[in-house]
Amino acid sequence: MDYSKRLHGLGLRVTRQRLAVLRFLEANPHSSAEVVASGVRDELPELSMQSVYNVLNDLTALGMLRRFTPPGSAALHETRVDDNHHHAVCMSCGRIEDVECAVGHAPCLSPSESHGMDIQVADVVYQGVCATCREAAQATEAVATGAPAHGSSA
Amino acid sequence: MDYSKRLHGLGLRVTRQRLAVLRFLEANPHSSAEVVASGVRDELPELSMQSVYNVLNDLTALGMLRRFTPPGSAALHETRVDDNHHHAVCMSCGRIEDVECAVGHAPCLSPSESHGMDIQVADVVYQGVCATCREAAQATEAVATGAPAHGSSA
DNA sequence: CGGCCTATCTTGACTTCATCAAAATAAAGG
DNA sequence: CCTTTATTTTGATGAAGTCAAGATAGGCCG
Repeated sequence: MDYSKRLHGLGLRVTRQRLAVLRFLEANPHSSAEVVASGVRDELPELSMQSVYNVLNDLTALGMLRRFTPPGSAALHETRVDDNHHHAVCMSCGRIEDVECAVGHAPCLSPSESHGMDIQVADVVYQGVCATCREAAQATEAVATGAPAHGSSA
Repeated sequence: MDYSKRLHGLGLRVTRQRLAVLRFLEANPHSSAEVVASGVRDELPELSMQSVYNVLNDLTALGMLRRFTPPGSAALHETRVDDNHHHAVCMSCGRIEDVECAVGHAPCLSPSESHGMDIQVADVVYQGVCATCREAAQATEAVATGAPAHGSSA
């Protein structure tokens, strides 16, 4: 939990920017770079976006942070790196929940046929509808789908 | 396999652009929008990027295509939509392989604790090192890592 | 078969997310 | 306290993808 020591141990300098990003992500998991920036600026108003990206990239590469990218959104970050957990994204509201993996320890880490690849990480993103959105949808049940929506309007 | 009929059956017009994109993706799975565009332009030189995006979005939404986004790259597309398979990405060269899921049919579809979410899709991205890159790395074993690489240069 | 209707495509401007480079700043060892 | 150089800041740049409006062409109808 002592981020200063962990940074030091990795040979990194202990800067206010890094500490602030780490503390923010500890309190606000699943944050995008933008969210991290605006959150950290409460305490460090002069923080630049570039620094946020630098910190997120460096700490992710060194294993102090974990990053994942839900479909159709910016990359998100969290401090939980050592347990192997996955994520569920609500297709309707975008809410994200942590999901412990169903199958023991290294669950999806053993694909049946991996074409000779040496698998090291399994990132699982579940997509579904959260309870809140499901209830909201039922309330609006009356408004049935007229025609399926396409990309091109007009 | 008859894309014309399937498009028609979905209430969509059968256009050369859609057919060409579908055929290209059938022959070249895991293609980005850019790759699709440049590939299809061999036969349809005037194809616009916007059309590629339109086709990919529409057909993905209607379930004729599947899309996934490996970390740090553009979205990729494929025509295999009905079997539930996953993907392995080589962290070194970016190569992508299909991976049948290890656990029976709906493998990762049963997270132990889903916070009330109604899970519908599980997207699994394995990250590892492919055989080719592993061998190449061993050959270059001599060049050991001096200091861990950071994001900011100097 | 020819014509109309409108879904689809093209063009072009515009977001968002993220990276690159160079100068300014500030950790940390001596 | 001073020096060294890792980090941060500033500003420009790039890639991926969306939005909007006019041009084109599927496809149903008579």
